Amino acid sequence: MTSGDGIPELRAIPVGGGHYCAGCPRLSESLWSVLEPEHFATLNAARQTRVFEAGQLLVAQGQPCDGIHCIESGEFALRRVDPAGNNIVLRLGGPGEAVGYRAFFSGQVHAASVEALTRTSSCFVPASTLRELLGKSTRLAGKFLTAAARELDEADETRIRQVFLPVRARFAHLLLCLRERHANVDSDGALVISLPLSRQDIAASLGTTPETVARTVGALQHDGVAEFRGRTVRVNDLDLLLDELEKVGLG
Amino acid sequence: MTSGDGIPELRAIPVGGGHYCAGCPRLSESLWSVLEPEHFATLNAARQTRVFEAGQLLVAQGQPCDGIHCIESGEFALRRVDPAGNNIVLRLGGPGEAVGYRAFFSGQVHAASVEALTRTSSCFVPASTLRELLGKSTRLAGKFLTAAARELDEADETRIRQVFLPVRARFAHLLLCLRERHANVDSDGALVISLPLSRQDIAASLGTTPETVARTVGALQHDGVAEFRGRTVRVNDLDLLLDELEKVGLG
DNA sequence: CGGGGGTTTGAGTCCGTTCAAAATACGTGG
DNA sequence: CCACGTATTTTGAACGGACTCAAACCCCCG
Repeated sequence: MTSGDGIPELRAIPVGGGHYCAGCPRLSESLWSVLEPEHFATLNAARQTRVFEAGQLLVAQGQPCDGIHCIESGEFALRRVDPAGNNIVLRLGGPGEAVGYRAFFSGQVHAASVEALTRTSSCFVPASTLRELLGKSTRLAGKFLTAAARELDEADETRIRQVFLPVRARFAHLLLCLRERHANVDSDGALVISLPLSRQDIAASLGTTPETVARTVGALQHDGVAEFRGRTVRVNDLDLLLDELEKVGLG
Repeated sequence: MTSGDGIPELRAIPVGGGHYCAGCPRLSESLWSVLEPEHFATLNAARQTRVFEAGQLLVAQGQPCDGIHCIESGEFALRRVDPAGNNIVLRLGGPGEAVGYRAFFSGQVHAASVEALTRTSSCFVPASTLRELLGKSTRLAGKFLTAAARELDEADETRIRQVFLPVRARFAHLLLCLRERHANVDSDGALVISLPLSRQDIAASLGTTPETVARTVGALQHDGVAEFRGRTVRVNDLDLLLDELEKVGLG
């Protein structure tokens, strides 16, 4: 499971304005939805849109926190590499989510990297601005608290799956999660998921090795649950995928 | 790993006043340390001290959140039981920590139980009071955010240990954690840890089975790392215990 | 003294890992 | 656009850690 793959370089591409939080397409679902109109001036003056290509880091593990990102579009992976070179993907995320806020609040360096899996556009808010806004709006703090609490619940659930479910079921669960944002429907009406992850990253997400992922892919295919071609997965019968989880005791 | 052990009943023992947050022995390290003097009146009017015997629940999984607890003394385990009856201890904690706040912020029922491992005394603050205080003090919200961020980091690290370390190393890590609050020194100068956990709970903490714990205890003993007698562990040479972690690639 | 839960021990099995090699995909320069 | 070199993925074989199931043991308590 030790994989000494290179860390993609940190490189931000700032993009000129014309994009304001108060008019953000995702504003109503975002953290900032609770801000008073007068605070938007502060936010808009400091925020900037950044675009990252697949593989680039929005946040680099080990670096101090200089601000947070809200994902406007694109997918990301929260990845952590330990001193021994072990590589694990802690979670995946997408549009509407905030990242990098953990280090902001804990006062420590980033414990994990946030890596763009696809071309990703984010709204970056500097730490000083965030601090200012948090001092003025208790409701904004509440938003972050809700997000943190949910993330904590998610983390625990992932750990439980890690402990109690075999790789095959964890893989099925991952596919079902990815279905939400990466599924299309075939001309035949079959579900088609295009994975935003390499096999290595799938392994790192499941807490296993690429070899085991390959074998699991083979087994799932052999059992008619899904067909894999590169990063494309065809699921003919969703129930079969769901069965993989029920079979091992998860509704 | 499925263990259908009974859930200890939820029973609180309210204890009469005489104990005020502003004079709490742990105030300076607590969440409430940032409150303005005028807010303590609100807090003191609503808070209550509760005492739980070992095995009782401060918080019951599946119940809505009616407030939070700050631990004044005693040890607790955050335990979660899934539909299949699997039982896992997500984390251990002690004095100074707040519990039950996750459900408060996420707005969902408690995802896990908080169980007293020893006689535990807590300061209970009703949800309505907490809500009121949070609306008035942005610094209080900041305290919770810091706590949540730290807990999130901890959760990730635990998951990493789960994935990359064998049971033996995870056990060594647990002993080193328990050392902080449960260690004494022998008449011979040896480190003695009295475990606040049954073997079953050790297993649930490590994400393994009681059988494997028993075997690991035997192995550790055989290799001269520690001597076990019931819930008492004697560690002659701390370095040997630390080696168990370095051996597998964790500093 | 006789349950009864918790703990330990034993034997066998399986899932997932490791290590090694082959096959495939991929990006790059000619 | 094709050929080449590299990285990723797949396959194979063997090993090993941890699990399961079962029985014995032990300790605490009634």
